[in-house]
Amino acid sequence: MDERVPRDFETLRATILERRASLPKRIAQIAAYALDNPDDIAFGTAASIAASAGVQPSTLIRFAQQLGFDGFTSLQLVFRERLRERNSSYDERLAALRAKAEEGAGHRAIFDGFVAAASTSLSDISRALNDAHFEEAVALLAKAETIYVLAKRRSYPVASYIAYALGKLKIRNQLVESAAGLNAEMIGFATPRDAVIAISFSPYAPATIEETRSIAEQGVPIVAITDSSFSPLAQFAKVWFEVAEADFGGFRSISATMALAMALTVAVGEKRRDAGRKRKA
Amino acid sequence: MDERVPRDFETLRATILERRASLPKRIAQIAAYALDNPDDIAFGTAASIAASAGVQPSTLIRFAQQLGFDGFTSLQLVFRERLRERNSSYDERLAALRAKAEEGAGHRAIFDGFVAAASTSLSDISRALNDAHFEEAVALLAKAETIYVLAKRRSYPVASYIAYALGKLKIRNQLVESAAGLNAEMIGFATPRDAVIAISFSPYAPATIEETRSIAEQGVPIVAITDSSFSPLAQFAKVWFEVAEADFGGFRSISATMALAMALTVAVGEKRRDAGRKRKA
DNA sequence: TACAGATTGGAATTATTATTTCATATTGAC
DNA sequence: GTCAATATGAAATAATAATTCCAATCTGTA
Repeated sequence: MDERVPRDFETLRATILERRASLPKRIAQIAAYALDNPDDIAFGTAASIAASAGVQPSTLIRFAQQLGFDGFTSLQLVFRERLRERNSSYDERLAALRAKAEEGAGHRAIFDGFVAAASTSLSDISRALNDAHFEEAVALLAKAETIYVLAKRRSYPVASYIAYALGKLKIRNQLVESAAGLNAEMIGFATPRDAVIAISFSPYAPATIEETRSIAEQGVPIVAITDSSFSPLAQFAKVWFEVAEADFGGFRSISATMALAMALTVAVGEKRRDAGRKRKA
Repeated sequence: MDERVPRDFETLRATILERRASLPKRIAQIAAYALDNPDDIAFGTAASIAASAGVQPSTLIRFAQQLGFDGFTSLQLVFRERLRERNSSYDERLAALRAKAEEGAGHRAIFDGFVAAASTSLSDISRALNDAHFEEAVALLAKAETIYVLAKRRSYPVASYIAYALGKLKIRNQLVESAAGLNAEMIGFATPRDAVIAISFSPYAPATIEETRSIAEQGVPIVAITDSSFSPLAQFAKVWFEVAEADFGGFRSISATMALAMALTVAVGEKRRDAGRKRKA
């Protein structure tokens, strides 16, 4: 490899675009393909890429050599490096913000940090959510007579929002929160025809766990939102969701949990409406 | 490959965590390495990965086989797929989510819609937030003896989270929510040395507006979070923030409001700590 | 401590993949 | 149209990497 070989993707891209006009037909063809499908170049084999681009493997290698690489393998490294960097950028940004906030770079950094934490959490959950689990949870909740909502402390805002939204949708629900210590009695009314949404994150509020256990023993199906497979809620739940929230300044985001909670609520509302229509027809 | 092989990274991760305890030493070693360095698994060769993890290549293959894959190559595909998905830039993914949500493909679309709404709201507020206003609000709240938090209905979850966080930071606060109708009395105790965070969105809950007016008349400084310059809260507030939340299916996101609320809370905590240090020095 | 079963290391083998080579085709100048 | 230079296709070869196999080691049990 000589000295002027593009080492990073952007330089490479610029080089290709610059020379595009002067490249022979097949080489130009693979060049266009490379810029359009960088991921394929990163992961594919010379043969598979050549086939997708409609050229011979040898052409692919000639392309690499024209750019100054000593072969396809070295060209591929640039495309792989690009993926690595892109991938880490989010975490890095959060780390940078944390560092900035710690060195006392004004309060704006704190705000940016929370926005970044929320964004990260949202993109994580959007990737991680399992469609089948979601459907199962919706089905389970849609046929409940009363939906009990169970959460304390940090998760309580989510519960109160669920309760508000369920109310708006005219779905009978009961927020288990009583400051008067009547939770046990309240839970006592639940039957297997009802359902529960329980939310708890580490460190799990003992009251939430205790109440979840007790209501599970009555045969009431439970949908849990929690933060790991080791969560004590998982064992009681018919369906459970693992939500990984990024944290900032010691406070974890609750954006992902909120989005999931709202989606569950509205989906349950829709399912009920559909079921209602069917019964009438 | 048999039928129960984890096809996506999250499932694979869960499977590994689940079996972790029962794995032999070297296999456990490579398992831990895989979860800690997923990028290396995606890009490396069996030999290079094995070397980094401090095991033999054959162990790496045994690890893959234990998980049900027929070899290292098939395991690696899962790690590569993860990178491909992650890689698609944030904006692209968001656009895809919106498109999917709009074409209304089942309940997953509802979830995607809420995630998209939350992301949009976050990026909007991140652009719109005025640093000077933020600093002013922090200063005002930091010197308050008691912070009163005022919000009903849809905004109540935000208020309850603020109250929780303030409590954690050992900042005296009072959530005005009493179901017993004692709000007027509660508010009556506030003095100009206190401060208020009031949150309300259209259609503004009459109780919130009434309480805000009354507390403003007592000379208590108010920080308002609301949704437009025409908001009735704006006229009472010393500082106010306009937060535009995107909505989905008739339910507005509250992610941006949450992020702002958390940032305010933590910034107030920091400012107080700094002030405390200075007084001592 | 002796033994069986499981686990591990390391070399041998097999498979896959990149690269080279060479014959053929294409292009552009005269 | 002919020739030389360039480009392309396809198969052969070389390099690299995955996988298998077997002997050695470890672990738990009687």
